[in-house]
Amino acid sequence: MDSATKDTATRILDAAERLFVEHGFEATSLRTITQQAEVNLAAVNYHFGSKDALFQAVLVRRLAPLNQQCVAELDVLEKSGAPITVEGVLMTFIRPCLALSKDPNRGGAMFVRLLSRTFVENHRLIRDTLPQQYSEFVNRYSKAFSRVLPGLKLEELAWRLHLAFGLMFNAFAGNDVLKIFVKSDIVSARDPDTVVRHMIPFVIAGLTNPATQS
Amino acid sequence: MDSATKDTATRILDAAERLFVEHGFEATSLRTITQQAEVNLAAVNYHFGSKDALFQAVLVRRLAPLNQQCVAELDVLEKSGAPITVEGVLMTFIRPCLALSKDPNRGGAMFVRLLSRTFVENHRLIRDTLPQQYSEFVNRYSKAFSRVLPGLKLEELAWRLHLAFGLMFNAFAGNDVLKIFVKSDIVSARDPDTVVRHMIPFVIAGLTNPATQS
DNA sequence: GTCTATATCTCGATAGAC
DNA sequence: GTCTATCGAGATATAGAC
Repeated sequence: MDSATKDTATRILDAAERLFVEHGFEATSLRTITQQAEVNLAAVNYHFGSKDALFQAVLVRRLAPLNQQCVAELDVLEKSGAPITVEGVLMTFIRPCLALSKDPNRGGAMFVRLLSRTFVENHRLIRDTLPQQYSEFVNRYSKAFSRVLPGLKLEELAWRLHLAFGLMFNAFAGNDVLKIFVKSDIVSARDPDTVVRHMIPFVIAGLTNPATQS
Repeated sequence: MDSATKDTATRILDAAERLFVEHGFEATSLRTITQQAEVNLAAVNYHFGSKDALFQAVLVRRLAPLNQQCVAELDVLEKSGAPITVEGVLMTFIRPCLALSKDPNRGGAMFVRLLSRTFVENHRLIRDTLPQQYSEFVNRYSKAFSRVLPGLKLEELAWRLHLAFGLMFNAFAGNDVLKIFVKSDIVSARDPDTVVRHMIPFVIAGLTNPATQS
């Protein structure tokens, strides 16, 4: 669908998604959003009610289907009868993220970065409202990983998942700024396939690492 | 030194450090900073010139000594004659961060989280001005890690450092929000010793992982 | 150096015509 | 549903007395 033919609400969502990812929620004004969306300033409050509500709408538009896909992939994996591995469970999360990253009209790619950024920014909308809506996601992955990482104490498992998901969200965010720690031209942190290719073995190594600290 | 006896500029820096870490740069107003610092609103512009300049001052106050400590630790390690390991190099970075995290008047702990948050937020002041000032840091760690990870191609090494430093900054940031992926009460992501204890084996496993993707 | 007072601007949100 | 016009709040920054 061409940009000009999308309805007003969608145009606002697309522009907001892009701008929130680039500059963050607080630094993005409704005026900038409506200019880029080529709609009237008042349209935001007409369609969404407030800036906070717009942000929530931007998130749930893609988060709900993403959540469903992850759970569906877990269902397939667990009912397949095939042996389940750490990589297998990991890929049920990475594959939907990757599919979104490769969305041909680029909206999905924006969203993966926005989701990552929103998590690291610890925004109140993520902190207060979204967790309870996705308890199924949390429960399913907690169980799935405890099954493929059976040797770990509960606390140790929790820490490894904390670090692993933090790493993956951070990697998907693709911040160029981390390049200052490496030779700047080598790492192209924005190509999702490349990110995932390097991310997977790193995360698996961390998750399956036999060493446990005293 | 008691808080009340600190001079105005220091009180402003302390309050700004604390508030930037909690709410981010954009969402923190000079009014809030000066109220918490118990100084006059105009004092910020008198002492620092602008909000951007204040932010830069907050960063360089601690970043310059931190940078020096890391380089000094690398010097000691490399001149000791003892065998150099991945963990050894890693600890030259982690130890100064940890020392700062345990700053008794809590300013340092704030700063480590602020630094982490600023990196993941990809703020323009980090992106544009700071990298060139700390090229020594980058060069030294690039060389040190390539020495202890000799089997890796340059690109592979760059990716692993990208992921490793991203992970460490993210872990030091201690965002509660990642706890939604684990049982919420188990992980106390704010205690720096606990963070580091779980972080180190995870990072080492990722860095030294023999698997390389095609 | 520290204060009051204020200039100037931009923000989110809304009223009301069409 | 879409527009213009604007409100009131809050932002950064500064002028000028002390």
